Amino acid sequence: MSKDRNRVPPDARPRATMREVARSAAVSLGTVSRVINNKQSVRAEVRARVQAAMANLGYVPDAVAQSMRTQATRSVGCMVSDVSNQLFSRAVSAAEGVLHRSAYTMILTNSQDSKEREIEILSLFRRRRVDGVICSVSREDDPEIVGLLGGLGLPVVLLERTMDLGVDAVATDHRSGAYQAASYLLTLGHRRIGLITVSQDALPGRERARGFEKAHGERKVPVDPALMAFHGFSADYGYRTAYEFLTSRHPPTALIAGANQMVGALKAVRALKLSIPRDLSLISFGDTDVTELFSPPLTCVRWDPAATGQMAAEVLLSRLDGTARKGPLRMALPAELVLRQSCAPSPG
Amino acid sequence: MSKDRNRVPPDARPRATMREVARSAAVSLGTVSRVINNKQSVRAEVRARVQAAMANLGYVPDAVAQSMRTQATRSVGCMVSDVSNQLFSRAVSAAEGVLHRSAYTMILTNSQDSKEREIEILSLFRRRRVDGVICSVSREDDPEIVGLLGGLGLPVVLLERTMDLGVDAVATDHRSGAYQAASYLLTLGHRRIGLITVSQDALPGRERARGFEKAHGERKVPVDPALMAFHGFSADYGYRTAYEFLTSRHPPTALIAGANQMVGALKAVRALKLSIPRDLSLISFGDTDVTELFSPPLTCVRWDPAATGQMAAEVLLSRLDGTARKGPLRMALPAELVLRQSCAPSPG
DNA sequence: ATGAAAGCGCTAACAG
DNA sequence: CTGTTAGCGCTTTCAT
Repeated sequence: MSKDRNRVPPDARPRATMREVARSAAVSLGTVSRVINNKQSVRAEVRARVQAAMANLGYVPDAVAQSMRTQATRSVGCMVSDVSNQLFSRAVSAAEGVLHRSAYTMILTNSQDSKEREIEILSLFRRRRVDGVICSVSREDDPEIVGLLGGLGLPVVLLERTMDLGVDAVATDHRSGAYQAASYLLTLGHRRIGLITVSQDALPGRERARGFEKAHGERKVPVDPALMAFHGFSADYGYRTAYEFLTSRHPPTALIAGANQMVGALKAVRALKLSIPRDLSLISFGDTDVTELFSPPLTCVRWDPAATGQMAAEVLLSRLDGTARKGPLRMALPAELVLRQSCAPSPG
Repeated sequence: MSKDRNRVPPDARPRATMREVARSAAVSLGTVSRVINNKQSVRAEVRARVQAAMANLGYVPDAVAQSMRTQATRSVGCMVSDVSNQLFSRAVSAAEGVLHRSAYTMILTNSQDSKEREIEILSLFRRRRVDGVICSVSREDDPEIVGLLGGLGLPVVLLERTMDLGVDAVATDHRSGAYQAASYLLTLGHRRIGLITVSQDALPGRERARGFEKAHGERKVPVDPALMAFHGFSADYGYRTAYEFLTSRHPPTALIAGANQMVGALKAVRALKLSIPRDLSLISFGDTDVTELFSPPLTCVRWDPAATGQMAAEVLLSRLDGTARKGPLRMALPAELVLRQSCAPSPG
């Protein structure tokens, strides 16, 4: 009893139902439903009476009951590894905005890139009967995850991922970004360029490696695998890796790193008292406050995370309302190289 | 017809219901329900049979129907001004983690600090029958918002906000943070300190102003209202305000600014070619990559946004399961001053 | 320990 | 144009 006090204020009357509205307005259930859903013909006078009754009773439609009846929840499941990542929070925020405008609700989950959690979350989406899913899985080739996504039997839009599943995907053109960055450094004469980026199990890491290799290939500059690091997302990983690179026997003269990892790399640079760009040229994947405010300001590959989220939501909505074109969509958003002051010709 | 192809894969059988499980296991609906909910006594043999049938049919409980029946949705509405704000994304992420562990789902919404959207979102939460709400409203004293929150008739936890509504609140001790920052600068001999922070309509802005004033009061140093700016959250506002302060007739010798606004302030500092800390001492509210990596590293007031989110979720859960103590909880999390190299004795 | 039956609040035929 | 009715899939008495 007393426990309930804190859960429901004492003055909380049970919410009004359609039935009460109908009685109060002296009409039938069906008519109330028609008014709620702006359906067909209801005489203006009756409509007004019903609306008055609703206002009077403080009636609010029960979305649960509506979903129960219509089999649609107007909710979208969103799964990312962690919203506290700038990259994701901007995409998620933009996606939420788009969905909200179309009266869809977003269920947000963090997978922490754990397969176990991903499986659990996908099953959660299923239990909750979400109408669609926007997600960024940790590994694109995991058969269990692929199976679960496909088994959902509803529209799925991948964010910065792709899969051979006939599913829509929205991603940045990281290959082009990496290609531009590497080409620029090669043009400056650099021959040993370090690359610190994310796992090869997902599109951004793979595409960046491809673009990086392509730029080297075109100039017939060999890529040293020892200078490519793909095994961590964190600033801490960036620190350790950059430190190792820079203290190795054949250190790179330039470094390309993800914005997150760059934070760590910059600490390594500071710890080693290197001067940028004299001792080392630097390019960041992703433009952040840090890249802009560091001394010197960092040259970077810039793209728009919010645009990916917005696009993902729009693609999903187009599936949901059936206006999408037939096959799976694969959208690539551009990345550009922003020249600042962290790169110089190779000393060699 | 063909439109449906993209919505539901052709092989998507309608999902199995309890009824089919019951038939397949040759038991009644009630028994299946008992198995699903781990209820009371069901003979082990029967339980196994039912579980086998569920697995066999790929049965997944329908959360919508469960909510319909139990009147609980196990979902929590979360409203912040914008998740793409670091501050909020960390809190939201932590809150989601806690809720998820207790099998609650988070519905995420961005209000953009627009009253109109806030009203709409609160009514959305009501329609969706969320079991509880975590939110950070734009104005704590808006009677309409207060009324709506109270009228929800369910547990609400305010994030970095307070209200006279008998509602729980979790916030950082910004007053202490600002007090420490201002005291430190005053001790260094500064007599004109600029303060750039957020609106006085919400707790963080108000508390920071109080702490700032208290530090001055204790030392009988007058506060110049012209050096207090409360009207923007953005980096851009930080830039404009800092620029004005620093080019005014009586410029401050020190500046305290929110992390967001500090990004702009640093650009102003750069544009004016000021040397830190020689020409100006700087303290940031909030520790970010920028504060740490700027040259020189910035002294800052540090707190833990994730802890606020986690705490808010825990408080909400304790309400939801009735274990919370009677009155409204008001939790204050600590803020500490982190000394780095952006402050020096006042030249005066 | 299990079964039968009554709805939760709503929408969508179908009648009239 | 409006009323009646049959469930959506589940939980929960109440019997047995």
